[in-house]
Amino acid sequence: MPETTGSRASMGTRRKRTDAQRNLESLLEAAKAVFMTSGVDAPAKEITDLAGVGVGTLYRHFPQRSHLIKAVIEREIDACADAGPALAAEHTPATALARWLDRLTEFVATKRGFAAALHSGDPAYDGLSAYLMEKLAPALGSLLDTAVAAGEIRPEVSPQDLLYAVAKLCTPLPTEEPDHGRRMVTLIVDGLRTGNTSAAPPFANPGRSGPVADRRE
Amino acid sequence: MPETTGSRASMGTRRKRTDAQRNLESLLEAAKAVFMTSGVDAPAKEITDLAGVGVGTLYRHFPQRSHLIKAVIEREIDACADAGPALAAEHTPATALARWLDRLTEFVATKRGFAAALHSGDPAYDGLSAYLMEKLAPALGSLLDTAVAAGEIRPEVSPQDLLYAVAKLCTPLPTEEPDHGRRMVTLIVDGLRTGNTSAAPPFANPGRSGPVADRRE
DNA sequence: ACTGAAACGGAAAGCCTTTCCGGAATTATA
DNA sequence: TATAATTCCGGAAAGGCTTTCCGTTTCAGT
Repeated sequence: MPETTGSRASMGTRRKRTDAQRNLESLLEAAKAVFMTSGVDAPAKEITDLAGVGVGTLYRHFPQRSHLIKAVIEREIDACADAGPALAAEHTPATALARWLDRLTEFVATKRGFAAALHSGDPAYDGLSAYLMEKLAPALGSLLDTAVAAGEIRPEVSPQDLLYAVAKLCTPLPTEEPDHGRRMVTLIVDGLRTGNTSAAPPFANPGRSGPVADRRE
Repeated sequence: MPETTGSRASMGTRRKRTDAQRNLESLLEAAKAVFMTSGVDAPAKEITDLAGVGVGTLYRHFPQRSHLIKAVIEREIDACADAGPALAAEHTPATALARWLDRLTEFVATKRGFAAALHSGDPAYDGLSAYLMEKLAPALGSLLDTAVAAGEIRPEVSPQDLLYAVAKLCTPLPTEEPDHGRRMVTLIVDGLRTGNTSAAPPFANPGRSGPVADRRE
């Protein structure tokens, strides 16, 4: 047959084998599941077994464990970013925003092992934080813009600041109750709603509020 | 009546062997050093070699690695708490407070592996956060009280809130420049100084630590 | 000094990770 | 469809680190 192509970009490049692609998919899926149940330090075999592949396959795709972890996290970040449009289509702008932040909160708060990885100082994770910002800021920005345009949300917060605040607030300190983060975020969102005229814009300035003293005694 | 002293608190209890005590000390010392240079995942042998003991000794004292890590952290916390009085003796109250927070900041910020451990979700570290509060809150409280009594610091912040704020602010996000935390803390302290009348009490607003419920008063 | 208990050290066992390569599976070509 | 050229797979084997185990050593108390 005539050159089915030439399409393969000049030549010499083959299409990636479909089984390889499939296996990689399986691995990411399995890793996500295992990380959830057994933590990011779970034995590799547990992952390969669940994925139905040999260990060799895992190590060919991800020579270091950090690569796998990174890939899984990036995947979740992508999923989070991609969730934006669907929410925007199904809800009013302000609600869509709230729902999306809910999803983000859950992501940050539940992935304890991931938070640990991020804080490990391992250079392997260096790009991750930036990746998160790059991917999520536009998604959040779009939701914010829509909500602002609809007059449902005040305009004074940037996507970056909001992301940053959510990330820090939701990173769980072992001691505090689990949904502390969620409550904080809800509070922010409510504060942003235009109906609410009571308080100063949150995070714009540290507005006063009650006496903090509370030296318990 | 093979009895005897009864001296050792009723009986049956022997004094802990001094070599054991010494070895334990060596291990903690060595672990601290090794964790610093090679991270908390450094091979056990590196630690035992530095401490001059056999591996068996390490595992007898700390059956799990997390036990060792926990012990080292608690030790550092103690050291931090103990540093209070000395600082108070050598500086004016406000300066002593600033210096102490400096020390705390450094502790939190430099111990990346420790932060990761804390966020790992491993139940082994469950008590640590509480331990930190218990030990450090009184130390900080004393410094605060002194400074307040001297009229050098405003009275409206509780040790708990301040500790909590420092801990969260200094836990480094990989992306931000390293001394971001330090700057934030400096800012807080400056804000607390009585000379400074410009701003509202910092961190009065969003951060509150515990169950914020208590709205009654 | 003597004795029994406590603690030691390091060899050995066990588990994981990581490498390696013969063979199977897939794509491209005819 | 058949064949050749690649790519990818799987799991055995190697290497390393952790954890156990037990004979020996050291210490507290008489």
